[in-house]
Amino acid sequence: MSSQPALAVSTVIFALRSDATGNLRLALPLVRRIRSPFEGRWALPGGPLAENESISDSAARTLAATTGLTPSYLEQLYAFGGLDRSPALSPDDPTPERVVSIVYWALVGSAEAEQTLASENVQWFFADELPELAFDHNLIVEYALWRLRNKVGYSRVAHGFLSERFTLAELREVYEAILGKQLDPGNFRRAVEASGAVVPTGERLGGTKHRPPMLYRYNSDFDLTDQGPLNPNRKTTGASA
Amino acid sequence: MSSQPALAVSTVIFALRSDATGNLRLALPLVRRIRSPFEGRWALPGGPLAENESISDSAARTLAATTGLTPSYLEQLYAFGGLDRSPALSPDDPTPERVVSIVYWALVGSAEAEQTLASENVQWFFADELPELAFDHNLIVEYALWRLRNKVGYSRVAHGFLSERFTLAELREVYEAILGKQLDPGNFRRAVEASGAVVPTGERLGGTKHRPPMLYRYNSDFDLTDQGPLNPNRKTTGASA
DNA sequence: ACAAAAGTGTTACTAATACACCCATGC
DNA sequence: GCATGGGTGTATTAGTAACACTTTTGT
Repeated sequence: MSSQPALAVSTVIFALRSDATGNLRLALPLVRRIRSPFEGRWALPGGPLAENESISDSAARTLAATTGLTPSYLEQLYAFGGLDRSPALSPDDPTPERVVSIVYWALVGSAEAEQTLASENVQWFFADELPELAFDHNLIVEYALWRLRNKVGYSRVAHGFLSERFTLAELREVYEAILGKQLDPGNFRRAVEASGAVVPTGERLGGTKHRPPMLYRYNSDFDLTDQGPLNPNRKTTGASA
Repeated sequence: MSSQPALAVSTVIFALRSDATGNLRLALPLVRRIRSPFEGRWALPGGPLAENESISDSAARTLAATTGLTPSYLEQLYAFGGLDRSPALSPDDPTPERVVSIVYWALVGSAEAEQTLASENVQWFFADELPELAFDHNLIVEYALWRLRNKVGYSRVAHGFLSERFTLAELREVYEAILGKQLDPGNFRRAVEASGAVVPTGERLGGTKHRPPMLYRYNSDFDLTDQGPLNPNRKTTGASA
């Protein structure tokens, strides 16, 4: 048996959190490394793949251990396996340990995420204000952000940040936070309604100082994800004729 | 050191090959398994990740070993790591060996692919006429096909099947083979030209029994791929405003 | 001249966008 | 009443698709 690289699973966990000015912004929890290499640096939560769990289970377990939350969305991002991902441990031991990381990305509800406690070794950062991370983790987060933004074809992924019932304005705010730009309320409403991804509950949300908005819920018999090669709910987009 | 799953790299290799009626169709090479489990069944080419190679190098090496060719496109597909991917080896040994497979997909030029020899244990199959494969490889191929078809946003990937200079009719044939439907020649020409992905060489292709078509080449200062989290040539698509 | 594919033009239709305006509630 | 966001209507624009037509070669 030849010596194979170690196998680890890490997760980029996204939530929306309000900043000081009350704006919703993308944020993610990071853990502080307590050993070499990169001791003291912030890094993505993760760990070795256990013997009796699937890769996605491992990602979910890491997520729960870090935040105490259950993901509302979880998808594989990429497997990183370059030879130069880890530096030598010390001048005495110039051979770095080879690690192949299978990275997932996840969404957790904003309501839940607001309540998670920061500890000395776990802390939330806004996605556009990250420090310099350990290993190639800055690159990984950047790629995860790109995937998240791309995957926001109306109403598949965004509801992962919301609770079961939500207004279209809340949904739009999620899109705006993810895409980093304003969306037209009227056009947004029509696009979402036309997609059929969302169904009106009878109820309206009261307590606002304006016309009470309708509450919607996600249409569950809609394919909510293509989380990789799972269910055959995929649709080929096709080119022009 | 806990016992970790073995790490393997497999590759779905696509080429275009003419069938009996002269039509171009998607095809891929498979290798026959010579040991349990699934002895005798066809499977994706691959093997264990070697100590001193990156994952993509391993995929390219497998590809060369199987077909003798160099890929014109190579991209990571997915990491498969479920617990139930491999059946028990025998009733005496009911514990299946756990394997995590990192799968790549690749394109090779059609001209080169036509010349590769079939041997008893390596054979090309048309993508829509696959036998029942070993492990979960049917699922994997299906997913790779879906990715290929999706990735055909005009002129990024299709030229991987062509030689350096090609006519727009040849390029269109590639699209038609990938998508499995006819495309309008006029609209196709306009779309490709507008994308800027292709530039006319001065030359025309002679020897046809009709008006000689212009030869084009791929525009090299165009981002030809987003092969995962590599170069920052990615573009966010964004939603409506 | 004819066939056959290259290459161009035009029209109809559909989706994207901008923005004006009415509606229902709290104060 | 007024302010505020919810919700609807609509005109303009841009992109897609269908298909007719002209051009250039070989035979």
